[in-house]
Amino acid sequence: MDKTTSPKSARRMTEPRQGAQAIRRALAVLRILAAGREDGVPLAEVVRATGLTRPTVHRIVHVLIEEGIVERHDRTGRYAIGNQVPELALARARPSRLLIAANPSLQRASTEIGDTLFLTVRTGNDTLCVDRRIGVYPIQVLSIEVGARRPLGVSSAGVAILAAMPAQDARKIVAANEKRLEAYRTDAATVLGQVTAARRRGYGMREIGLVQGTKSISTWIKTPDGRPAAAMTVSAVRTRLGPRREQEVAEILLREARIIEQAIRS
Amino acid sequence: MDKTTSPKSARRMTEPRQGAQAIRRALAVLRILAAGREDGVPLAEVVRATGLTRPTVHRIVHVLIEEGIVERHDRTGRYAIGNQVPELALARARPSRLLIAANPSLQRASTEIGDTLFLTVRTGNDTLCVDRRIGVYPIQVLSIEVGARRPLGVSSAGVAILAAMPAQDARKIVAANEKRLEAYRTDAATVLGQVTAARRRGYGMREIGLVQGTKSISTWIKTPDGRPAAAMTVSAVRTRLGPRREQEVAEILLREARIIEQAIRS
DNA sequence: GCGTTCTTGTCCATATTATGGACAAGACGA
DNA sequence: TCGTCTTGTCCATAATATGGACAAGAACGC
Repeated sequence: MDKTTSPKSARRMTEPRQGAQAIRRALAVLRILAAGREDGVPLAEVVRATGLTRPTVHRIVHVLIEEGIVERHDRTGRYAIGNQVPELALARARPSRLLIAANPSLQRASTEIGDTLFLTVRTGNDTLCVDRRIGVYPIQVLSIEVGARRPLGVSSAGVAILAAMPAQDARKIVAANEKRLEAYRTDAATVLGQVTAARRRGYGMREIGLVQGTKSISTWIKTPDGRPAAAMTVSAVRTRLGPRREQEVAEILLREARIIEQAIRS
Repeated sequence: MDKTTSPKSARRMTEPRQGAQAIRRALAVLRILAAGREDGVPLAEVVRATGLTRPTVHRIVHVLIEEGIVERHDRTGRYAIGNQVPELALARARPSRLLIAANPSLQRASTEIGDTLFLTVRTGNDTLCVDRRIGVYPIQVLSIEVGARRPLGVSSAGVAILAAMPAQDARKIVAANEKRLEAYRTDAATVLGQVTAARRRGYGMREIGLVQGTKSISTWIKTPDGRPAAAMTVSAVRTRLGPRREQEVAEILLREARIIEQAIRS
């Protein structure tokens, strides 16, 4: 069913490992459901996004419901992450090192810039917003919340993260997300174009944000071994981010990104 | 392998549903790992607790590692919940209704009693500590942290929750936990004895707490439909909870439990 | 050193398990 | 009324996950 991984190209040490198709599929379903937040996702959408057949998704989802991992909203029939997931998450009580390291930078940049700041990490083929600071300027882009999850490539943060990794890896991820890009009215070619542009520019950018009339600028944050760990993003109404100010904001973000990179050295 | 559920006794609407053995097993493994918190659990312990064979557990655990759901600590070789679990949990940003409803009661009772207070929920066959308030008295029992997970029955909170459900359900859960009770130096018969005593007394109690020299008192909190939702516990050094004070503390806990029950009506 | 007893990790023939095509039944709109 | 969505179910079949047996490493005693 999935012949993308050729056995010859052993890019990293970790090799396939078989005997757990069902578990992998269940997790793929869970990640799609996570993107739906509290509202959840209709079954058909999960089928589309995962590429699995409907009976399979149906069976997986309902087993997960019995186990308390997934909930079904009676009103809408949509499926969402269940409350047993946060319960399992409590096993890791402490906030991540990144969150701690990024905190002062977010604070500083937010005060300096005045617009909303986001910290976004990569998780699998998705971006996940893990922190947010609201700026002081009276008009703020608040549509993206902590926990927001999107396919890598559709947000400026996603573009930044893709730009920070080897081109081949980025291409693979975008290809894997192809089915899900439609929902965001974009496609693999467009995304890869934006990634190339971001790489050249030194930061990610979206003139037309996911929210109408907004513009976003994102810098990437790399781990000591050179892989992208996160992105720091400023979103504002487009008129507030003209060419001149874009440059200023980008410089602040780049400065803070380097500071965070220093702070997360193990 | 598991013939405990007879097809004839349709106790609730929800019936078995098959075709996902592997997923259920993976979740059983995850729940055991969650009990190990940050330190994790050795593979052999997971094998014991789940009753699965070692090759099966090994395969499941390593697939979950590849998926980022589980981590292996190189130093100790122990397995623990991975960081992708909190990431999935972010999909449910809002704190639970119970946590909100219980907050003022915990605050009030903590001030009044002076010892550490715990809010514990049932999750599957486990208890899970979801909130804690440290009292003002200089000696405090702090060994139990938010996120602590134990088989239902080994803590006074677990006994209280079991006491609040139909005797038959309680027996089933204790039987299911039998293998895991050994690690806490107790057994099914002892636990069921404590449950009966708690039911008679009106609250759960442990003269000899899990921590040496401590004593705990727990009241149960029921949902509107009469099922136990949580337990509220006071833990203190034993000398601080003599018969007289036990009575006083229990009365405060019972009072606050009723208040929380009012607050969580949907 | 060498045996004993833990642990974790791997192999692969096998039967159990998950799979998905086909069908059914609702919900909504025309 | 029909057409087109959706979700849910059945079951013969192929593919998958299973676990017994084996291997290798770590920790301890002597």
